[in-house]
Amino acid sequence: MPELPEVETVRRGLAPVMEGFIFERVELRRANLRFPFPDDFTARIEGQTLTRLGRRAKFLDAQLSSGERLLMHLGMSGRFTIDGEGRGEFVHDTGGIAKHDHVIFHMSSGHRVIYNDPRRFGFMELVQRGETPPRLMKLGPEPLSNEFNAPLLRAAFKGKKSKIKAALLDQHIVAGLGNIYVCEALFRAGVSPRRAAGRLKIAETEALVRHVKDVISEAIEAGGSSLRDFAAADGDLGYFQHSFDVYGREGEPCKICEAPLMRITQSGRSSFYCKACQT
DNA sequence: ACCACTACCTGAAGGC
DNA sequence: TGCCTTCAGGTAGTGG
Repeated sequence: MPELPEVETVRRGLAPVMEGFIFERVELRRANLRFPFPDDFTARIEGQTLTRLGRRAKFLDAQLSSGERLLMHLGMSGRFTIDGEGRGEFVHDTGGIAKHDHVIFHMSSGHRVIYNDPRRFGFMELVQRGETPPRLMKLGPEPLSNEFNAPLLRAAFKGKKSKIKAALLDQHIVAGLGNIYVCEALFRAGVSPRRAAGRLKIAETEALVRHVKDVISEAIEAGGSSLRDFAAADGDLGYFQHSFDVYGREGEPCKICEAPLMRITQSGRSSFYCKACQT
């Protein structure tokens, strides 16, 4: 699931029980997620205070008092839950440990922060003080930043033969979009996912930038409101339901023209769109 | 350099 | 009920 808005929602949900608190114990329940954990993974985290929980694109970025940073990516199926053994606002006492609970952070706030990931496409990585991992260095701008604007996108698309769908999913061009929000933004902008990125008109690129920003900020807002419900209910963060115009709606009528929505496969992923409204 | 494709892994859903 | 196929919100690595 997690695209930028979901990761931001997770960040906001975790911050109150993690920021300013000490990792009293880190429990690893297996040796790897997508990548192996380093041997000293728990030792480098335990005893440290998490001074700031940030986000870059789809990465959670936890600043530790040692100067190191803990980067966390949720992959496709990663999720966090908070289990505080009966105390506090975000608390849910499940007692036991569920299948695919791979990492458990025991925080000095009294909460357990549990990372669960059935498919294990997620990963966690420690970054030494002063270093920037290549993964982050190559990322494009945040979609909500001023740096992400029409001239930049136009420059990035210039001469590109690949499809606009693939280009928007490319984290080097703009970082944080995933399959859902790309489909939604293209629909709002009236641009077909099959267009070559390099052939968008200026006005289309401008519309795209505007709608990417809108779609992402609306989703963050929706996440915020669902956060209150979810967190109060069971501490499960990041999998809020949100209604989409085209994503997952193959065959349903387009909300604009009522033509049945299409699903095609592009670079191995589904694209949902309206053949009539998106040209 | 670019681009398309595959691999990674488990679970849910649908057809028969 | 079970067995089979397809699909899932992501990224990294490959080979053309």
